[in-house]
Amino acid sequence: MTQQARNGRGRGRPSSPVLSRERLTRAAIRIVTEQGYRHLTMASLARELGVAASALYNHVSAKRDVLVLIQDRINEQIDCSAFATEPWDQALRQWARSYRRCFTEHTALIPVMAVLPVADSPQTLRMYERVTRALQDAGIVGADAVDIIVGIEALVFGAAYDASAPNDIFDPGGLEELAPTFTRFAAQRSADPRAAADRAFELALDALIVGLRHRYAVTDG
Amino acid sequence: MTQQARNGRGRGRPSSPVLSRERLTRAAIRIVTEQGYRHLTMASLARELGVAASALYNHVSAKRDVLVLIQDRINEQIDCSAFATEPWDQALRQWARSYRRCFTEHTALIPVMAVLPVADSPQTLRMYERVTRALQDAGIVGADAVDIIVGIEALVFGAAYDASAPNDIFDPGGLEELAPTFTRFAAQRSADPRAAADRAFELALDALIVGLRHRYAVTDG
DNA sequence: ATCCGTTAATGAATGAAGTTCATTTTGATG
DNA sequence: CATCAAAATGAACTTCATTCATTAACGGAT
Repeated sequence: MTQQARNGRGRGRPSSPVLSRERLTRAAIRIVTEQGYRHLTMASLARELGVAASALYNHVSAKRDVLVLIQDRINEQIDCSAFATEPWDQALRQWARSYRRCFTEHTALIPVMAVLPVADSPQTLRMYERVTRALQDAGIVGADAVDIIVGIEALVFGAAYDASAPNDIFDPGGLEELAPTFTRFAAQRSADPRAAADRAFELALDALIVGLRHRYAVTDG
Repeated sequence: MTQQARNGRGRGRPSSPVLSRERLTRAAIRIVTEQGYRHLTMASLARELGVAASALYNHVSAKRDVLVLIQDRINEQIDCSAFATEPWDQALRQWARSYRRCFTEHTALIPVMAVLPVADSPQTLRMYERVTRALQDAGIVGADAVDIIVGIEALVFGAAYDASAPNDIFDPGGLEELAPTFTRFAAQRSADPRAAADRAFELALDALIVGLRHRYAVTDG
């Protein structure tokens, strides 16, 4: 009851700012993790902060900005530690896994990130630098290094969608006769949709890494 | 002036239905290709068809249905012909290229498709069957065949986003010192963002296919 | 101390979009 | 000929994001 409470419902500037980009970001993430992106509205965010919706616009210029703030915070949680200890191919693998794990709960951010200049996202940039350095150490330099990052990210984003798909996604309904073989094979996947998605991701990631290792095979020395 | 025109602006049922899922789909695609997804609203779609927005709900139950209709129509355009002539790995490659080409202009559909049961999309199912059969012929059966499709799709969707990204996506702005190596390498990519995205996709796709060929190498016989 | 400018809130209003509903017309059916 | 079901209408509703004029408090300058 020291600072905030004294500006009851009065108008005008409170004794000490109720809002900040920091608190805004935390509240947004709280809503998103507890209730999902469908419930993240400017109104609900304002309510969570005990403030009018219009007040948010003193700190962000649009809802998109809120999503960008969330995105950068999520990116912070991606585990890049393997680049310090593992060989580049193993490190890429662990990075991709962590990356995907972070974004399976945040697929709503993917369309935003896809068009988002990295300039708005310092954590993303920091991560890219880390990966790039590791590739450079492995002798992979120039556009190739960036292309590898972009390629793995593409797989990660696509696979993040898969992981959040419903379990009946491959149920052909009344159209089974259109795709009998596919239906039969699909039925042999794990009944748990998350496990099935994990398996597909691991298979593709492994193939991708094997292919990269093949292409950038070091003669060593 | 034979059939349609006679029901001027009168209310009630016209002589012959103005709408059908078919015409609705065509009009939606027309709007989307000429003006982009931002301009596809129920109101604009209705206007395009010379009809009230509420009339659309006699044929689709929500806007989402419109997107699903578009999606299935786009899927029809994906080129699967290589599966008839090429070895499985080459065919997969050409399929993936065509798939990505189709969806670069339709990234707005990706979040929809990701959660869309195939039961709502006969063309998708037909395509899956075609790919599955080819993999089966190559000795790849069961869950693995489906996982390969899922994995390639993931890469395709992610790469479709890349291809529609702005050209300044990797411009670090004022944060260059956060990622000097990455910035330097990124500057070595093609100045044309589409070409850069193409290159990254080709690199990842090639690695993925090489990895798959490695894993499912036939001893032949 | 007083004045004043900046910051950061408020609530009301706006506008876009999707969706619902009672109503109406009309071709087809018994 | 009466009735039904399909299909279109326009008005109303809801939910959001966003804008704007207004107001209050803090802090530095006179």
